[in-house]
Amino acid sequence: MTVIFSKKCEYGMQAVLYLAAREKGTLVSADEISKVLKIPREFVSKILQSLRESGLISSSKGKSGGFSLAKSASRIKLIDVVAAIDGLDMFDSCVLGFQECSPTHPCPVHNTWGSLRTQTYDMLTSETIDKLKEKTLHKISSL
Amino acid sequence: MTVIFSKKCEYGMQAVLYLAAREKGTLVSADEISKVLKIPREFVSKILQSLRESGLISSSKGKSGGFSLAKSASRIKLIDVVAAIDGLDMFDSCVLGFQECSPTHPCPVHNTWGSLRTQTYDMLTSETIDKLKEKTLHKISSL
DNA sequence: ATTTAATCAGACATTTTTATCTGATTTTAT
DNA sequence: ATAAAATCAGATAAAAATGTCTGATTAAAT
Repeated sequence: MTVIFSKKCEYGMQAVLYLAAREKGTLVSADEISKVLKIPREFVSKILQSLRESGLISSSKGKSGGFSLAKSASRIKLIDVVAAIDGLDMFDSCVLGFQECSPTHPCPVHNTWGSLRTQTYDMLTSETIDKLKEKTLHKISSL
Repeated sequence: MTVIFSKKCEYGMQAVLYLAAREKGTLVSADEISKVLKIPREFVSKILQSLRESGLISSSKGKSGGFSLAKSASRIKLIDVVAAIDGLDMFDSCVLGFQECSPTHPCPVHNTWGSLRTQTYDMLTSETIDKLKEKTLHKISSL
């Protein structure tokens, strides 16, 4: 199967966007996120825990507890989620899997892929979560 | 882990490029491919078998048998290998993992990713294996 | 003919990813 | 105080990807 990001990472990005789409300061439960985004409850729960450990989101325990962004949505980017979950290795590796792929020993698509990789990186860094979330609201409102 | 193509697919592309780099008509053993490309022997053997079933390469059994391209390198593209091994799903799926991601219900990076996906597709279709192999020769000669 | 070196087929094993379970702890609301 | 609803931690399970093994078959070389 061909994939860009792991399921964990996809779900993590969706969850962070969802948290941003909710009022600032509001606590959102793993259960709600699970239902809205259709992610297995215990699985998204684990992902949220790891994002908390990474410092991207924060949580409070107990009844009416839940999760919220750890900082302003204007200071979080998708790349932060990718870095926290999948890591940034893909932005430094050969698309054909050659181990020594470098400017002096490039693979046949080295330059093309280099450009695409950079553009992908830009996609994840150019806009912050608060801008991106606007474009996600229609998905969320259709609960 | 973040990945574009599966290991199978990466190895498959490398193997096809290697076959193209060898003289036309020459039979290359799985053992040689394994050693040169540093891919586990039995694993690459399976990949070669599946590429044969897909019709991209052909094989002959018995002593001094081996593999060769099933047709001219000028008629094979990397996308053919991807299609045979990983399939083309990635060129029709949401990078954030949203199930219903469409022009009418786009994810926040829908258009950007759409463009990148197209460019990636182009990278795999614009040149044939015989052109690409030239750029791989330096890797192979350093055995 | 026999040996040798290769593919082939299918089962098996390991590792990683994805997902679930169990129970403990925390906090709010009654 | 007690019940309810949430996170948390760690073990477990299931599925998919990656890798290995065994033996059969084939065909060239001796």
